[in-house]
Amino acid sequence: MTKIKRDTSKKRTAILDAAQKAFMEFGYENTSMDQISELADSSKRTVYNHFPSKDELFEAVLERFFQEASELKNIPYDKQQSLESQLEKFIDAKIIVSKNQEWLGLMRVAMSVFILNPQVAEEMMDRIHKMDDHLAKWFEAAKKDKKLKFSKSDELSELFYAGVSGLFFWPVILGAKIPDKKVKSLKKTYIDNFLKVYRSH
Amino acid sequence: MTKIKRDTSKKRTAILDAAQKAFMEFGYENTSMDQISELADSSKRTVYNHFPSKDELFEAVLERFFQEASELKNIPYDKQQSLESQLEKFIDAKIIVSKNQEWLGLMRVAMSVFILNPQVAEEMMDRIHKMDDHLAKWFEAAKKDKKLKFSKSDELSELFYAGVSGLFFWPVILGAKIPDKKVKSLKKTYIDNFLKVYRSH
DNA sequence: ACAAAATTACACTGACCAGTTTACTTTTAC
DNA sequence: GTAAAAGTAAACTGGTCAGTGTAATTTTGT
Repeated sequence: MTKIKRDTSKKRTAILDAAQKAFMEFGYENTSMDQISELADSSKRTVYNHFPSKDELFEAVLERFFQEASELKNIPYDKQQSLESQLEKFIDAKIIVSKNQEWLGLMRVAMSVFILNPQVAEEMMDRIHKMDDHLAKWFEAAKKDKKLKFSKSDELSELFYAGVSGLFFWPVILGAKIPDKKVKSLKKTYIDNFLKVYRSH
Repeated sequence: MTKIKRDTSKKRTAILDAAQKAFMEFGYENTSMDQISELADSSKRTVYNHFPSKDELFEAVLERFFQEASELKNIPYDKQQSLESQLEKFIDAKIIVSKNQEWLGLMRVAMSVFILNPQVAEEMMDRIHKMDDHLAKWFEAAKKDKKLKFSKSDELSELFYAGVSGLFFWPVILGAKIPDKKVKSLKKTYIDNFLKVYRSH
């Protein structure tokens, strides 16, 4: 009665890759399951054997994507390094999406879908909050190290990320191209201002 | 040979209203011209007589919407009032969308479409930059009044609005419900921090 | 080697939808 | 009052697409 299972991860991955590429290029609504199966060198039936619906395939693509992306964001507090350079790393992690054309495309589709689907968006907000956690922990460590002074670390990370998103993430999602030079100077100003308020003296 | 023209604005408005309502509720892709014509108490043919395509109807809806919305955002510098209360007005103007369920719905659709259509998004960015102009002018006036110190007013308004968007606009677009109490305290913190850096002493 | 598991090809269902056609009725400016 | 302008009803075209059914073929673990 025990089911013999075989390794189907190759096709599965091929389908996920194809779906990611298609969604990225055409958006959710304008990508068809036929396109995806063709791109994956598979039959449509196989696609449906792996994923019960277009919806769930899309979610699986996002799942994988956010998994990969979130691995970049755990930056431990380091006494040896300046606060500036460490905060810059958090910003870089947040905006790395804009450096990779593929990620950017997928992030766009993800955002456009989230905006229209509040319930799906909620999962998204959870992810964002988990990212905030990393930063909040970093703030706590810096506080213990007597380098920062503040009351609530979660509010602080919300505040910090809000500015970063508004400056670097959303404009790029909406198609703006920010020159590296400007990114650099904005980052510096932003971090300096932040530390002017919260650094302990 | 002169064409006799009759007033068709009533039907036209009814169609725009219906389209706005439908797009708001279902998004662009999931709204059909049949739905719109039914909601407008008109025939589909009449819809097409007024607007040559679904695309152009959508743009007409947005045009009207942004026209209305942009009238709220010109706040003149006033020596008599505190910097705090005036900056708060800029924030309120930016987030007023979230107070009106209709506007919010339409803004969501607009954003989801903009994200996937870079060329349409560009028009949008122009509008945003015009809003930035009002704030930049306000900053210049405050500088002349020796209440603020900074070098570039356009960079400063970008910085200011980035945080506001990241804190209040995008989360709401993505479905977050921020309690009034939290909005209030975040606004205060945000403005205080800003003034800690840029107020002249 | 072989049987179960996985995959394929492809036709098919049922639905939706942008935009058009046509023949008709209603409205309104003069 | 009338003729042109505006609007209507409903069927139609041509297309797309999510998801299914099926019978056949290929793969693979043992």
